Amino acid sequence: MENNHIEVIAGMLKTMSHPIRLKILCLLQNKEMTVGDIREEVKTTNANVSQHLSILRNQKIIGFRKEANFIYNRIDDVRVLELMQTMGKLYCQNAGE
Amino acid sequence: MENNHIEVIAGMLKTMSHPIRLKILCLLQNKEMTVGDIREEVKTTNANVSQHLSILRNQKIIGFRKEANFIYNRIDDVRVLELMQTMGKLYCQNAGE
DNA sequence: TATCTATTTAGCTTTTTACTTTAATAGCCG
DNA sequence: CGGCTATTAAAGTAAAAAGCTAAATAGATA
Repeated sequence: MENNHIEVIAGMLKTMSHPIRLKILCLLQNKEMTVGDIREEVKTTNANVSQHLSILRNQKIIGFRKEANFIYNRIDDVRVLELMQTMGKLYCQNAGE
Repeated sequence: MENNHIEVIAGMLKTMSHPIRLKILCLLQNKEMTVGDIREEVKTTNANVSQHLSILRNQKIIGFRKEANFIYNRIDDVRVLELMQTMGKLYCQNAGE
């Protein structure tokens, strides 16, 4: 792992390392969701969700699709998707804990 | 992924998401190293390396072994080790980028 | 014991981050 | 058009983290 890789990966990890953002990524693993949908699950304000979504968007982790006056968010970065799966396996399905 | 998992994983990601700490974890993937060894590679001060090592230790990601007046650090958390490998594969060896 | 090296601790300053509130934008539908 | 909804943007405050410096500890060796 070279130095510029380190920087890139550290940036991505930092973006993912906030509980709300991580939960959003979890929710988006299987489906698209609007800000309102996400707010329901995460139990915070629309503004807060929107802020976190735009941080995820800046990192190119998620993308969106507009329809009427809803915006449907989805995970765009396949590597992040794979990483989420690995973490799920390591932290949620194994014996220890 | 349930909520307490989210918190645990987010904490771990946050710990890993600092460039110096990520680099330290990289270096420790294959071998043990002392603070001095690490300082050479990371190009900072001993105090700074030591600070980051203790953050990694608090998260139980790394452990150490004392010998004479050197402390040899190593990765203790197997899950983190596996995560590092996955990230290496996704971000360093594949085509896109 | 005195001194060197490796390591840790503590205090301090600066920067970053999170969250809230409030206001603005933009598309739908009566 | 006018009001409704969903969403975003901006600004402010409070809390956390980063990195530096200097000092303290602890073991090894002369």
